Amino acid sequence: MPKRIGLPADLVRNLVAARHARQWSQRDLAERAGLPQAHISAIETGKVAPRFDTLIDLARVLGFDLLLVPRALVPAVQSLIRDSRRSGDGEADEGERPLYADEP
Amino acid sequence: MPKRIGLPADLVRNLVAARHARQWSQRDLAERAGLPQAHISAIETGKVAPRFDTLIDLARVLGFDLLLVPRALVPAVQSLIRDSRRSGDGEADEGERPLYADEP
DNA sequence: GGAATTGATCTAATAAAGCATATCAACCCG
DNA sequence: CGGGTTGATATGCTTTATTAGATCAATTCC
Repeated sequence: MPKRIGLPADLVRNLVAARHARQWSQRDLAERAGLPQAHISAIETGKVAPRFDTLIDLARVLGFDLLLVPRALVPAVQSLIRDSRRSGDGEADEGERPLYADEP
Repeated sequence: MPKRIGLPADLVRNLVAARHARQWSQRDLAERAGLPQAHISAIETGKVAPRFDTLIDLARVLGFDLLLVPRALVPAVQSLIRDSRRSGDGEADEGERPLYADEP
């Protein structure tokens, strides 16, 4: 067990998954988010607890947002996300990439 | 315009609103979250960009969670929260207080 | 084999959060 | 008026994120 002082494991997993889905290396992400690659690595391996605004930057370039949701609604929101991942591809909602794409 | 270096304004508004809904003073919240009152004030006035884990602590004692949601789904999630605020009071979901209560 | 990429690690320095504590103006209430 | 509460602010100090830069093992590709 490596020592985790940083973000919750599942949150990190989602971030890493999103990065992989875009086929970005840590250096790619670092450049777009304006952070050093070493810092990305530290965050993804749970060695630091980043500032909230740092995390916002990361999430933003990956097409995410950080939302404050009432605990009672968490399951609902999670399944909403899960569902949209399954079938909701042809959204053309904003100027953002589909995400969740495994194969291009 | 005071200088905001901290959290997004709407997120702060939600935190403050939640605290007010519970009728908690900054000192009440500080005690429960294990933070100094001065720090709560600094966060709520946007003078600091708290660490992620600090924000998690705050959100937790206020009955919230921080979720990473795809940008395309943000409006849906927000309206989901808004709707449940209107009619969804008698949930008795978990061991948590109803929240969003204006008058006791 | 050699070049290039990827992710982790190190050093060293700076900036900023975090903590403890105290103070202060504004307010309400008896 | 005097006392209590609330939120903002100040100081001094410790801890930690953040940065720039380089390096390194493992992997992939030619």
